[in-house]
Amino acid sequence: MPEITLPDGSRRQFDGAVTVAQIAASIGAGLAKAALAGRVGAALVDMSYLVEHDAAVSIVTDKDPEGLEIIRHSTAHLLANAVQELFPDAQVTIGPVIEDGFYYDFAYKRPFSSNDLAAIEQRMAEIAAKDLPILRRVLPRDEAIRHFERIGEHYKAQIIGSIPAGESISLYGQGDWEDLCRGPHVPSTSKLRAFKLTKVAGAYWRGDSRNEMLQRIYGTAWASEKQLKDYLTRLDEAEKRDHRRIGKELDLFHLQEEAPGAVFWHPKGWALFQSLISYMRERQAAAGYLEINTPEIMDRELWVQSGHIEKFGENMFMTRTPDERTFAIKPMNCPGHVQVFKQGLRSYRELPLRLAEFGKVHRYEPSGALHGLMRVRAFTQDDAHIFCTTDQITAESVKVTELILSIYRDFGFEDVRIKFSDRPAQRVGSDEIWDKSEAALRTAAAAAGIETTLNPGDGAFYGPKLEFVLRDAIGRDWQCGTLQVDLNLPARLGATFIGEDSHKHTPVMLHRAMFGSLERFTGILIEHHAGKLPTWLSPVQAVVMGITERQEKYCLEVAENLKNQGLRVETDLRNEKVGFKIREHTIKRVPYLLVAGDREVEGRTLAVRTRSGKDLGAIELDALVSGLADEVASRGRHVLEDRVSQRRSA
RNA sequence: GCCGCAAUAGCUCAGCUGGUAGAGCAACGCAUUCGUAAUGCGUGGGUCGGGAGUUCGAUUCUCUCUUGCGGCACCA
Repeated sequence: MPEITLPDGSRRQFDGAVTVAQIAASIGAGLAKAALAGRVGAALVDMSYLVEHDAAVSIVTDKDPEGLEIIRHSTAHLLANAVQELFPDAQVTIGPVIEDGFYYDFAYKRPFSSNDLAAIEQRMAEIAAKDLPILRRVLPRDEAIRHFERIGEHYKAQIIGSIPAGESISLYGQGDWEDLCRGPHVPSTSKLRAFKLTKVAGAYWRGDSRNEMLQRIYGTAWASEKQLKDYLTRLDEAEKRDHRRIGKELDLFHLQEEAPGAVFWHPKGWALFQSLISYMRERQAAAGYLEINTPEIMDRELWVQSGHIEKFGENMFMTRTPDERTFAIKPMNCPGHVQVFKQGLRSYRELPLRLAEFGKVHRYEPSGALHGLMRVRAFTQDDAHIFCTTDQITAESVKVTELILSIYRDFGFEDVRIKFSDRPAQRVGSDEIWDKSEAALRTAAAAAGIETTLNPGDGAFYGPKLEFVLRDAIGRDWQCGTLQVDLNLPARLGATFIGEDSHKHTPVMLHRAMFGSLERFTGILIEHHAGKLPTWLSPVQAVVMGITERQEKYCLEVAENLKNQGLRVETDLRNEKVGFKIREHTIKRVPYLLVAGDREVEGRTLAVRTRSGKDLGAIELDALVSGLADEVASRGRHVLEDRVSQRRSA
């Protein structure tokens, strides 16, 4: 006589054990039709699940996030079903739900083509239309292994083999097709209505590059056609803000065959890059950092000492000189900074010593990893190393954390997540040292009042790290900043200071970067703003244009005036209609378009239009110059546009 | 590095089954002197990513290298 408690708190009595489907039907026919699964207590279950005891039950529909997940999971099964009908000797492996969709990995003698994809999608639609009930059955583990071996599904048998003996295994099937699965699933294939296969790719079995490569098919699935369409539109929008595309449109940079993974910065891109550096210089100087510069090429031996060769030798550029010495092109700045620290005798009175460098590093990244500005082989780090005593770790780490978060705020990134990565399998240093440095970093994170999520085994080879991940305008996460506590490298490289006790001690080294890679951060900014960079970062902050030749002199005078304020200004005196010029510079995302006609020359004003198409009307030259200068100096906290509209309404 | 796909004018792209290439935009020239997202007319521009092979003949077919793209793996 189970008593069922519904989400609204109401209770229902049933005479005997009852399925979720029956419960849904007892609430209403509409709900029964929309139902995809149930939640009994905390567990998600199928519609056919038999509730035998008192329980809290809710019905899951496609309005619930769990419902969408179940749809995606069932669509993955539908995909596997279709693939095996069309390619009977393809073996199934795994098919999980991912963000916005799902994938399924198959072992097959050849890769699937895009034609195959179309045929598979077609077959999926046919199976869905058959409205086949999805049924669950349970087998003991060993029997399940024998079953999958018998039907030639060796990967599935292997997966079950890693489940503890004695457990039961559930299988889900539709028609005469069946797959190992924990479930739950939608009750019937007709619930799967809005899906699309998106791409094929290779993927290693169990995610290990030593294993064979499987054929992965990606798809997306939604509760309705409309949601599917919206998703596809969203993909198009994301593509439009791709930094590689905008980089070309705005003439910021290029890449070419002769220098894979290395950027050719054009004047406009370099202006942006330089404004990031000047900004960071200013913030770091204020925070007590001293800027240095260290060699890009140093003897290989130094990298053996540091341990970089052992761990990353394969990924370092090496060069052999005519005198037969082998030099490494630096993949990191740390050993160089330690050399600066080591010059002369250091006293505890100098600590903490914060050495910063905009260091250009080269890493021979795997060819397949390269991606526009986001993953390159030559990049500039806003790197710094803080040499300090054990006692100073916490205070310094708190300062770094606060600085990073404050800097991200200046760029409009408020949503920052922080990950804590502890000791990796391949590392240098004893476990005692690792215990100490992990504890120190944990204490520091707590002192800074930040919440972290654990990223097990993801630390650097010399120490644990905090990773600062920021979320951009369209919800993508980017790891940028990092803070690492290192109790290993200073000793390996022989760094010491004289303590209060007049004895030599080994300093602690904190590694930190805020932008991480300047190249990458530039790419992130471009995508975050879809190219419409805030004025203080825009390569061209304003364009002065005349309507006819008569305003040429005035335009040049205005431009000169703005340039004297340190603004990046261009003139457009071409023999073109003003509409044409407006269009061109709007497409180039120039924040302010300053138009001078006879009226403006007469009144010493400018007609101001923003790139978003807003007409700010005529503004006096002096007011405009100071307004723009203020907008740039305040890094967008005072915006000319707002100020003008405020004054108008006042 | 691995799997797949791609590379044609400065850019975006077309070019069916082999017969040495075309559009739009851009560039250049001329006219136009114009008030907020494209003025008109004209002109020039290509070793069809590199190398090799098949063929009477290769942008097109085959092999190979390079680079890029989508994933996987990697990311100090």
